Amino acid sequence: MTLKFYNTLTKGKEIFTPLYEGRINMYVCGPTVYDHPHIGHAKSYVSFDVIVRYLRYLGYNVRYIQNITDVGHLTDNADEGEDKILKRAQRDHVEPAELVEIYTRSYFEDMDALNNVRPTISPRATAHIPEQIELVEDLLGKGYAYVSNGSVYFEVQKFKEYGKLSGRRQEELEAGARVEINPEKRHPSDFALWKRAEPGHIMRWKSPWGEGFPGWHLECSAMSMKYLGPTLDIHGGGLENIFPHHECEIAQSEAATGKPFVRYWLHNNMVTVNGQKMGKSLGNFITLKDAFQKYRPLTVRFFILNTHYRSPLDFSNEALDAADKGLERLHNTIKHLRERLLFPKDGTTPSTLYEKLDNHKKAFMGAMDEDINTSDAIGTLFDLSKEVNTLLNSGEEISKKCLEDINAFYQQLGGDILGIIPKTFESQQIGETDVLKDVMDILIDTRSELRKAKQWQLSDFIRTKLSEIGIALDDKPTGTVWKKTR
RNA sequence: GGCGGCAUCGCCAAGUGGACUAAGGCAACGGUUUGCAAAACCGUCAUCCUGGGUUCGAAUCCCAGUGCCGCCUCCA
Repeated sequence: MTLKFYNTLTKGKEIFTPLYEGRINMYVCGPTVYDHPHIGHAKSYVSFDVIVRYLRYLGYNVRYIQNITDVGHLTDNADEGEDKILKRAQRDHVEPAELVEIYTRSYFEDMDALNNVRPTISPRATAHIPEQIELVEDLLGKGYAYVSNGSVYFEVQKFKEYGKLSGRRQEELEAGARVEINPEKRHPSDFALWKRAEPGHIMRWKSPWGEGFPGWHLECSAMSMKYLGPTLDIHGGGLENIFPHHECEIAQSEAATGKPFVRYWLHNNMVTVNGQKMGKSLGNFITLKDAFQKYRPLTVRFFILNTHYRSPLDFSNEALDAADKGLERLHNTIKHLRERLLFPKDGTTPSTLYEKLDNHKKAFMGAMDEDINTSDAIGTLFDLSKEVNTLLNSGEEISKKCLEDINAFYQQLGGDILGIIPKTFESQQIGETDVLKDVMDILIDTRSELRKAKQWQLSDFIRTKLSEIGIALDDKPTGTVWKKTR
């Protein structure tokens, strides 16, 4: 069993080996915090979260860095465009720092809800201005950059390998009609390392070239190398960042260090909504807070993982509904398992159990090893679920050890690695629902009496009415249980 | 204009040369169970966009066509 990743740099699957044994340096492009996170963020960060979880499960010590971009960058390398953070801050009459704080918190709130593990470090761009200036000075000193009217540009032609990630050649880029000619640049594809701040620009820092702010590719290079060293094992991000963002990161980093910047480039595909690209500038994005109104965060997570990270994901209510039901089925198995564990009895351990668990685990790991095929991996959990349900319904007493081992299996693969199985389910929690519980006990007892007396009309009436307010009754041989359905 | 990706059951989605007469989920249908339900289980349900080609063998490779999408401007 060997872990393989599809590497954008080599356009193929490669066996993964870390630079330093047992340790992995990983960086993922984080959000620009000027608005609430949307489902596109969810896909990206859930995908990389599972990669981190899996690497840790395999025993690696992973340092996982995800930046917080709290400097609004201009929309292109020229002087055109607007700064999203400044624009929002002005609109909402708040300090940029205030705005950024609001949305940084919002971001973590939603990522926590999705059950993503927090990055090891979440460095802020504004907290690393000196490092960024230092990198620019380094590049100037080595002749890869030039100062022009208070701004500093990277001279792309000096870096021969520019284009190796995105497959673009410099000659082709010249014709790129969409880049406006900026007279400050020697070449249209040169990109800004440092921008001169115009008089109205609030976010500005002192630099050797006057007051300004960093170019939008710079923070990732400066911060990743600060915390992870000159060569990263894994750099992740969205597909749309391959060019120009990641291409420029490579150029400025490798020009500065003379060493390979990233060994494995991983890119997740995009989210579409009803078949259409979802984008901030298109204004059709669905925020996670909206999505969570209708769907459980774990459903959103499960939905995302049901598709491979490099495949596009189309968000639709039908698909989410289907995912919700599927996840519910998986959860039911585990709920039943845990209910049984509350009152364990002496019983048998089926002779083939461990062989089966072992086979399922091999299938699961095999799927994960093939470039994190979560869809396939989830399939193996459903396969196991079928067998476990059969076992639980068999009417035989099952040993506590057996139940515990199956539970631990789900907890590891479905919980620790995929993060789609919670440690406890809501119905098993106590607290403010105590009164409801008492009322339900009374109702169920009453209904049981009715059923004993074969008063079907009344007992069905209770069940129907409860169903209408979102409480499902389930008459099992051992008694009636209830659960909330929404 | 340049670069790249995708097209698999009613829907979602794995599979990228032989164990595929194609995983898994949702829906549907038949059955078991149930007072009736629910849940669960068993069973049924695809030859892989079209046309060529390579190969002993292709969903999987190549060519052409059709359709959809992404990047080339901030975006996960």
